[in-house]
Amino acid sequence: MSVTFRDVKADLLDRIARGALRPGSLLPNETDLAARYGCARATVNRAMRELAEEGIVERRRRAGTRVRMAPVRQARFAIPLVREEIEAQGAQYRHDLLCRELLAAPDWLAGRLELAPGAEVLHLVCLHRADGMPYQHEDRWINLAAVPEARGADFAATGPNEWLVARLPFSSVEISLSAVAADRALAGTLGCAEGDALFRAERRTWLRGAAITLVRLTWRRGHRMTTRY
Amino acid sequence: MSVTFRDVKADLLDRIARGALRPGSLLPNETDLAARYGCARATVNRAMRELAEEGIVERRRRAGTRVRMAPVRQARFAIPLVREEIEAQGAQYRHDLLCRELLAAPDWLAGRLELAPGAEVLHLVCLHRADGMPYQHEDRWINLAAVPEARGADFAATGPNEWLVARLPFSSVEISLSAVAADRALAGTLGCAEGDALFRAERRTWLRGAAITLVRLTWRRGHRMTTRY
DNA sequence: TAGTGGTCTAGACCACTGA
DNA sequence: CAGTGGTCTAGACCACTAC
Repeated sequence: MSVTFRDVKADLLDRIARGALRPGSLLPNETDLAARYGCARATVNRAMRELAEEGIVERRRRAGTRVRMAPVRQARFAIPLVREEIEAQGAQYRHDLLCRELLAAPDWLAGRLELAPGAEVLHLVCLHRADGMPYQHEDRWINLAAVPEARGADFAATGPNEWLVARLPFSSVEISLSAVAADRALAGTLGCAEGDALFRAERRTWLRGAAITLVRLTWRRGHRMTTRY
Repeated sequence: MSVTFRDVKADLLDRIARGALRPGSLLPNETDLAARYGCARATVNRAMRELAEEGIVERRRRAGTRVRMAPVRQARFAIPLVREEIEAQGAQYRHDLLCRELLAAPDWLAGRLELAPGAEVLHLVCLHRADGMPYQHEDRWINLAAVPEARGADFAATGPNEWLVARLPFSSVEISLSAVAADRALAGTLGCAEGDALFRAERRTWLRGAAITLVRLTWRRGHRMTTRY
């Protein structure tokens, strides 16, 4: 059996974890490591490239590869469809369409999505339920110039998120996580007290430079977004 | 100039964005694509592998490569050191050590970190400031059995986070994001009202199976964690 | 300017798994 | 059981940049 890039990566990680390779120290170059491990340079390259992507080491041409002083802790969080998130918990999924209105984009929205003044948008509010209990509040604005088919879509049958995701590719996304205090409307819908701290994700999506949608997802009290690595 | 994996990746992404490759559709196999692009199969492989890592396509042996029905199931967030986060905003960093106590792990903590009953831990509370204003509250517990040197460390000079990160390699981390209501202590420290919604990250860290530390980072009101892709 | 990583190539073998 | 992706190899050229 030949030496795989996983072997190399695991060994390097182990050396780092055991302290044999300390933060800031220089690793041998790819050619030397390949010789030491008895594999091709490409194999070492892939191992080290992945370690660099994960923020464990830092690579620079000519300067070589070093163990990072402060490993860049970057976490990957899964952003599942609400339906899947709920069903994964073994609960029954259901959603209600609370609001559907066609209007000219308010100024704040036009600003956030770089829309022409007065652009027509579709505003949808949706409540996603787990076993009948409020789970997530979805407040969405769709740029109708970019997605004209949304005008006639039946969002009572399929939630706006799933509808968009199944229909449109994407090109660029921005996600912003924060904590918000429940206002009266949110509190009423999600069944919590006004002022309660709620977890929110705001997502803006573009397709080839044109804004498609802005959505604010607010989870019920106590929601956590977790990841391990 | 030869065809690079970036060229291939960009072209595939473009086809997906333009709708030529719709969600769920099957892409040609690597050999065919290599022929079409006039490059080696390894080049196509790298392009498609990266698209798969990014959640754009889904690859299965024998079944081939498909455009994902629900793209982008994951987002990467950077978890920088507070100091860097603050300095990146052009503000002056400073921190105060508010509490330092040595004690036996309370039950809830022993449970969370899988510690032996009565294990000795170091409890630290630290306030990180940006231009003098409260920015982030750090509430940390360190397992002294795993990190005995922490007993004598000067956390007034270097914050606990930076101290640990510079000294210890990593092996396993769990991060959990949530929204919490400010209790009296947090409100006082961060200079907000009691009950205000605050963004929190809780992180547990292990080194080769042994729990090192549990930390709760709570940001000042209005903090957002943002990522783009 | 020399040494490092970045990438491509052409060929090969293999593991997996869906038709 | 045949076709797909997964990976390794050996060699090559090149871009970048620290020295």
